[in-house]
Amino acid sequence: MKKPIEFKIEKKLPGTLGRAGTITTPHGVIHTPAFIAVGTKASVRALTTDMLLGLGVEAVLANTYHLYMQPGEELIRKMGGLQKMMNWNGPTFTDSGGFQVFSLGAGYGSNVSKVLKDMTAVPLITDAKDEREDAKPKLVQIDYDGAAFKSPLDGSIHFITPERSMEIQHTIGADIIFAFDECTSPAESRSYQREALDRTHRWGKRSLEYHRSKEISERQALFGIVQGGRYEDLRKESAQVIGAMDFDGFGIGGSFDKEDLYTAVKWVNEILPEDKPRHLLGIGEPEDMFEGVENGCDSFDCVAPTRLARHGTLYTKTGKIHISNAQYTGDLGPIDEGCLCYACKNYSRAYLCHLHKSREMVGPMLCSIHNLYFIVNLVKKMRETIIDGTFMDFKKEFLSRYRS
RNA sequence: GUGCCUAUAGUUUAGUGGUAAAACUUCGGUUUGUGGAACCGAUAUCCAGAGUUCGAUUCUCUGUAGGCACC
Repeated sequence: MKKPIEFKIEKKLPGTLGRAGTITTPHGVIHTPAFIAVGTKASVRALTTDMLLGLGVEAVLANTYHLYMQPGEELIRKMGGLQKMMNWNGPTFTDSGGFQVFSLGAGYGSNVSKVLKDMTAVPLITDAKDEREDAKPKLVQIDYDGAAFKSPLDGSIHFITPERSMEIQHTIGADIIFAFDECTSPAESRSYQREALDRTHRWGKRSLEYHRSKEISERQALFGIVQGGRYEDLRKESAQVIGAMDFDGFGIGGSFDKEDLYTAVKWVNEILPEDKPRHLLGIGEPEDMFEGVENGCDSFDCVAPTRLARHGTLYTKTGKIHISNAQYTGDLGPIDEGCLCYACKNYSRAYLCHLHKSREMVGPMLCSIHNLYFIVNLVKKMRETIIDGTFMDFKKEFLSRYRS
């Protein structure tokens, strides 16, 4: 059977799980480690695909749940699928909707998202059930077969099973698609993690079987997703179970406590087959990606660079800045000294501060260009330094400045 | 010139005989497989003077400023 993607390791990072390589897809090559831009609704917010190319973005990740809800499968088919409709000719990914089982379910209306800063968060499901008075009504109900989503657009109920997620992802047509899974909060009890993990494994198997039964699996790669919360045994078991299935690659999922993120990734990547690519789902802060790369992750996606940009927070080599802060109102320097992005080469902090305050539309655009350029090129540099053997020096130097 | 109305945060407005509220602005912060160009917090104020009253931002008078109407 013809393989949809080919993964090659070019160079390993000695003494670690890290590696640099390439993923060849039907729509082009991804040089790994790579940062994949998030374009949830078939659009990287505020940016055109020409801008993405100009930044050095190699691949885009869209979302099954969002595209299914709007504009829906029929229109996507009519517009010719993801690549065609968004005019992006490079590689694409779609997330399965599994994250929305969490973000619109247990996590909905809470302050728990991808990475927790401390463990003060309460369990969202196990102990309190739906009795918390401050809880917003959930938009998701989970059962054995799948998850029922209530559309925020019109209140209609949609039942997504692993098979449905595959079907929708086949219609969307990304090069790399993900198995349907359940992301959990790290604050959830062990028994709930156990239960959710079994579900993720069952759903993974069903996703794979359904996908393999279709001819399209020769053109679209399917990645299985590892879960297990913060428990070492569950994480390892998940890596074993999912790693043994015939997926084309793997995603590492979950909502993490900051402390657990790196260890969890290491536990998992020590077990997953070395010859297949591994994507760390939803992670994208610089410190986290250094650890992810060192611990064997090949790609990342994250809303942070674009979301932060829209809200006026910008990455610089010496840490993040808030462009709307008073100190930048008359600052004629670029966002980040020495940065070669379009925004830094042509505009001042003072101008971007003005755009942000006056809510001009090019503000989010220029800020998104900068942040994405910063993150994409940071990961690109990690790749280059793995290849030329200076990764550890680069990491040390970058982080000491970034944290200063 | 006469009459009437108005005066509360930087702005636009609530409100009360026991020293005041909101929105926006301003100033900070948060944001990790995008529900949310979103959210959280902070600063800051009763036009001036006199009177009534235990107590006036509130009631009365005068002044000042603005608006409206009439001459």
